[in-house]
Amino acid sequence: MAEVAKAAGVSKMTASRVLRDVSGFSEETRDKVMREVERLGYVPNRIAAAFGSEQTSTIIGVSVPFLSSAIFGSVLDSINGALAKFGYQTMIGAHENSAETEEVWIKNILSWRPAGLILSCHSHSATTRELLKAHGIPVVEIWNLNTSPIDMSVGFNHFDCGYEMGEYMLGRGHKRIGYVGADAETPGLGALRRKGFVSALKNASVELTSEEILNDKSGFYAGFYATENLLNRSGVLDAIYYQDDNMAIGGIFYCQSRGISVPEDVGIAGWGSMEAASILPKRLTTTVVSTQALGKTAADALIARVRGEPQEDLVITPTRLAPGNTV
Amino acid sequence: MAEVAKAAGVSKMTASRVLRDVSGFSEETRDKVMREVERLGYVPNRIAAAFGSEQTSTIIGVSVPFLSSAIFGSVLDSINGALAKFGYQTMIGAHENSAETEEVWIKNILSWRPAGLILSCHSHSATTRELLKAHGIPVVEIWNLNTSPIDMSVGFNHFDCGYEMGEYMLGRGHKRIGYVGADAETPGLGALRRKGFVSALKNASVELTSEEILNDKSGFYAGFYATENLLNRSGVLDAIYYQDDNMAIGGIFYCQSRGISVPEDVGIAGWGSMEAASILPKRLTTTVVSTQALGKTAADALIARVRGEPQEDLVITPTRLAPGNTV
DNA sequence: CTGAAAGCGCTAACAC
DNA sequence: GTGTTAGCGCTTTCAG
Repeated sequence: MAEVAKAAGVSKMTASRVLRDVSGFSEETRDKVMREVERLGYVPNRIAAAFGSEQTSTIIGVSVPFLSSAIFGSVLDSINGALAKFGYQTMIGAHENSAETEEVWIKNILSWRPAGLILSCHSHSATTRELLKAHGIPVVEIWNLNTSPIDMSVGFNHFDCGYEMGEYMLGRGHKRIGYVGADAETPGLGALRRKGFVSALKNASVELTSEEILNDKSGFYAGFYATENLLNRSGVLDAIYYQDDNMAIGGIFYCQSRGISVPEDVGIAGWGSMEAASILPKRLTTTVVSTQALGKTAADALIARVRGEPQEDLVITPTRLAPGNTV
Repeated sequence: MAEVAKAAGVSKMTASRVLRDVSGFSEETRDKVMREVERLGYVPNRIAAAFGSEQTSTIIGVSVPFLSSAIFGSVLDSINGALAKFGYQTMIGAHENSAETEEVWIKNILSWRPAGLILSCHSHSATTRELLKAHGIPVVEIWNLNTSPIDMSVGFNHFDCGYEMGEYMLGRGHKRIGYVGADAETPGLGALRRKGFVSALKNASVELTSEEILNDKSGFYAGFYATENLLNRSGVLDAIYYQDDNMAIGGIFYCQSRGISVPEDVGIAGWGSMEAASILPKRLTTTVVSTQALGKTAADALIARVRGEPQEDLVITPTRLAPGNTV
């Protein structure tokens, strides 16, 4: 920068002001400086800038369970897009639904003096919560709405999603109802939907007839396989609620392969309005969620807090039960 | 750090050495320092460290077309895991198959003085290439093997994948062959597979009978829809090669919905060994690729170069045509 | 509107 | 094995 300043015949300070576009220079000065920046191919040093300003960097840490999931990918995409637009950089982490992994990552990321953090899924260790609260850094917890957040929370109400689907199934006259899930060892928010679902049944004095929760990760084949186990074990069921659409699709395929009609023999419902459902011959009954909206809302909330603008602590991202032809 | 050093009764320098675990201190000193680090809850400042060391930071920039794709997500996951293990942080970017978007991102990320970059998909602007070469920063181009890389390249040979599938289809006796793709406006590597495929046909004096390349992004429904267009337009085809498995699955569903038998009436093949294919009643003929291997190889290559260890410039990640029952 | 001086927290280089 | 000195490239503060 010193070179640029000298070439432009101004002080480093003036060059700095021009480059950051803060007030305090004339049009003429700007032109001179910008010309030299171009000519010399000056690349600013954000490390030095972050260091010199002694506040925080423009880094935002974003942590998701896995990067290899289309649905979290979509959230990440919209977060990253929104942050980039405001000049922030995204540093990512994958915590694999482990609070310890998350804690290690947070300690690490904090050493970069990030402007804020976006964390997904609710299971923080006690140390993590204390650390972040003490640090006072803006934090948005996403995916699930956490009603007692470290700082802010933007998310879906997973319990209600499950509850609503429970009521819907009951309303369709189903009594023998099963549940299929995954990630038994590291439960994510699917477990909370299940809880809401079971709770709706309970309110109508209906017990979950049977359930199959795999240790594997959710996916098409997991749904296929779990459905096989479930039906072999429990015999005839009226309907099955799946952890998500991909598993439900696997279930539909299992039924198809065994000549079981959906929804005549067994009803099937999922969660998450995932893309794969678009090719099913029948429209899948599911809960529609907007991962794009979630990501953008979270990023906007974080930026607002970072800038000290007014911002609600809790924001629910709406979801909607979309009846299809499978249950 | 000064506080820690004072509390431990040593100089800042000694504390720094202990924290970085470089040689030059006794066991006793380490214990004293570490005790104070714990007690005071010292969080190191990596910004200052990166600045002070005046080399580069431990940031690695990783750019992919989209974050919302399961397949690139999986690559990212394995890159991020490998980098994290060596103490590097991942800063992400999504270039959406646009060389200009990539260029903007690169200029930005360079200002963080990253230790290296991983770029995916081959279309760099001239400015980008010059900038990176001049900068001398370690760069790995992934996804496609780029035989004249900026620095290094780790990837699949997409042309060969297509070529091999072309030969395979011809070997099965197919003559009237179609192609289905997506991303017409921003072609990715699917375009290169198509080229290899067409080239194999040409070598046997077979012309591509018909093709349908959508402007949309690839996906299940895109495959469904494109197949409808293609078959309506071209009439009977022996076989169709799809840009990827998800589109091929969409194609299979279209056929199923119209009573077209696969592979009796029309053969179908995809690319990428994507998870969704696992639930098809018949095994999809496809090219098996390991995104995990790709990511890990790329990350390892970059780290080797960053550390000045010997490292090949070009590494091909193997792929394998896996015959199924759909073509 | 512009400039000079000080300093951010750490590490490299060198001395002890 | 340990400490001292200098300085990284910016931004903040304050003075013109």
